[in-house]
Amino acid sequence: METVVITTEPERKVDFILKAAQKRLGLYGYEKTTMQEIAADIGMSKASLYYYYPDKDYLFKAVIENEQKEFFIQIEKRIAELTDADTMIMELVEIRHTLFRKFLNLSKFRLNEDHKVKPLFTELYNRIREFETDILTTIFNKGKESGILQFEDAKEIALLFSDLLQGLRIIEVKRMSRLEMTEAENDHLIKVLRDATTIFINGLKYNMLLQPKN
Amino acid sequence: METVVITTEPERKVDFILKAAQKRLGLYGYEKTTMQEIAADIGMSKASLYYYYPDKDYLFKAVIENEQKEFFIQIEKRIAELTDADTMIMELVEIRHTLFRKFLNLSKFRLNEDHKVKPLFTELYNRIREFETDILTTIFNKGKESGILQFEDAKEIALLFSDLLQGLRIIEVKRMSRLEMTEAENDHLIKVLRDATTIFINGLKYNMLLQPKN
DNA sequence: CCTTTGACTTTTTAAACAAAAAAGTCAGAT
DNA sequence: ATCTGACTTTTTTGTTTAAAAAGTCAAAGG
Repeated sequence: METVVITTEPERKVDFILKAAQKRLGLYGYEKTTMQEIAADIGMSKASLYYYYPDKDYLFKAVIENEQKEFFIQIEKRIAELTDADTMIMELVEIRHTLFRKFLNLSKFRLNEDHKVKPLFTELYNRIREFETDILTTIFNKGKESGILQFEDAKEIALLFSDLLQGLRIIEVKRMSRLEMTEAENDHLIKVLRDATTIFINGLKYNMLLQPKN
Repeated sequence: METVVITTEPERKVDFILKAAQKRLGLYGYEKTTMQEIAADIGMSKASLYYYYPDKDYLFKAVIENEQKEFFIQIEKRIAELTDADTMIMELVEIRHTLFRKFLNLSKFRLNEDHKVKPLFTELYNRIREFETDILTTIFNKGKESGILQFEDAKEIALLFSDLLQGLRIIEVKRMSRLEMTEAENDHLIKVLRDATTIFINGLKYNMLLQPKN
């Protein structure tokens, strides 16, 4: 009985395609990338791509999920190394920022407009938000237990903080010179995010009464 | 010598047109309102409209500026009645909220998309932002002088806070069931704004070091 | 089998043109 | 000085056609 040594290793092939797609997506965005081109890049026929990925959306979703995974791993690893809530949150803000910078690039051509890309990015964003608020809730609760932070409902605060970050990001990106952000713009954005975070965290440190839910 | 008693009182006429335009704009938005319709509403020919207002943009700008003026007056009046920074800021947040709710209505059809309306609303938003940050800077400085709030640069804090409010608003509106917000959604939005404000102000109350400008 | 592909069909996007609607102008009436 | 009908110009909308890209599949090759 012989074992087949050289299986074509489907996983590898998939990753290969993924990488090519990732490159194109990062360079030109969803709409400006064709399946044909990706196939050509790796010397493969378009039909073969469809053997591995059922459609374009699915392929690009896979690309994006891949990036996400990286992000999640990085965050959790970094958080585990730290001890106090303050630093954890600030670290999350920083890492999150780099992820979004990458995504801004991905959707380079036409970000705001609601083309095909929208549902894709919406889904992506929702996933990130869910993950982010989970982590944040954990961190906030940790801060509460250690007596540093004070509030009623950690989940509520996490959602608020997450929206606040995303809101600031949107505002700042909108103000930008359009398509691609310069170093200066990036520096400014990260400064704004850090400042807001500092104030927010500080605001949770001492007695404070939020209005009750209505 | 006889005095002409019935002059047509041009100022009145202008206001008359303004009001009609305002109604249409509020009801259908910029693109879905034609000059023809406005003229018809007040039993006037379209050409006459052009006698008073050079073009459509100018007319609608006038409408919007009118609304703005109301807002500015209200804010300043209310601020003058109050004494401490906390309350002033919260009041500003509340009044600002009602203004934007009105505007949301104005741009009912297609808010995010960048059609003709965009430059109009951009200009409007910039004016409000300028006014708002001026007021905020004054208030923050007052808070600093009275020793309640602590920070380096009031203007910087004002800009940050203004962006933060606007960011939260955008995020929440985006999440909405689309076109027209329900009472529940409105309540939620105002709660989020209040909470964020409370935390933010509280975060400025005690020692805190922002990262230096880079 | 599992993978690959050429040749095909279907769907989407883009270009070009025509028609309709709205914006904007103006000479002449009141 | 104010107003309007009749006009021109510009924008929007709709239609048609062609091209490009998405997506399918039967058959071929290892």
